[in-house]
Amino acid sequence: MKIVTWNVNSLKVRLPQVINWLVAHQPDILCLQETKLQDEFFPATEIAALGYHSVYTGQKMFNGVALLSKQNGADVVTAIPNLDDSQKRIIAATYEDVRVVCVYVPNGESIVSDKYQYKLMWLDALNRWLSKELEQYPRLALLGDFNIAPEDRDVHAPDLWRGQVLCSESERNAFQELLKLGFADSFRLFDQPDKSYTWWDYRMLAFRRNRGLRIDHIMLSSELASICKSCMIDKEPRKLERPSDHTPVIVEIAQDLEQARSCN
DNA sequence: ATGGCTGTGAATCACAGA
Repeated sequence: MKIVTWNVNSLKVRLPQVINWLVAHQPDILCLQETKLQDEFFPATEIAALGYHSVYTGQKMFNGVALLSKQNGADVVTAIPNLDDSQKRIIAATYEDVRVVCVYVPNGESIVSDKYQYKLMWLDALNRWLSKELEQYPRLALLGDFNIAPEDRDVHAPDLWRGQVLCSESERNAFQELLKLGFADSFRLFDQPDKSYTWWDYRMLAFRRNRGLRIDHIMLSSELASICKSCMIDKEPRKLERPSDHTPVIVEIAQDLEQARSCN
């Protein structure tokens, strides 16, 4: 099973790229963030023409998340239960016995902003919800744009970013608290190239200079981590005309331990 | 060096992103 996360920064603008990517890579599930589309404008017909189901929750201008999948998902949820939040940042569904939770974590703006407090509150609510979800779904994948660079090695210039939003101690602690629930950061289950990032600023030739951050993640419950075959960042879409500022991140998961071992 | 780039919606500019 191939599962992917990609913050597309407007699905309206990026739809041709998403379609090309789907056709070329044939993921089982593609999680999208920042669709920036109200539900009535979601391009479900175009995506269905490729053989993909869509579930989505969006709003005008901001946020918006979606799950595109070869199989129809069950038990779709579009909000963190018991969290009063008008922003569309979460969608979850079950595919066979795998629960997939797609998140667009708040950016936070800066550590002195009200939006930073909202981010920390939101992450705490996510943690509390997922601690219960893990009991119900031992095979759980949590993926999306976390807007957190978990370690200095995930930052092109750690000293410049130290203490700043996306890298601050409280945000990194929140990330660690998710790991403590039993999740693994799938990217770090494998050897990876140095200076691997998933986001580069549009300005200052940041991509060409590889001045990026690794803020898009795929977290796997221990049961899924044990059968994870690979995790990689696909930088190719970032090289296209009018790219998203984020790249896709891809995991491959075996059906069972035996298959996982035979592939390693 | 608090700029710079992109997308949205409105109305030639403000806001958000990270």
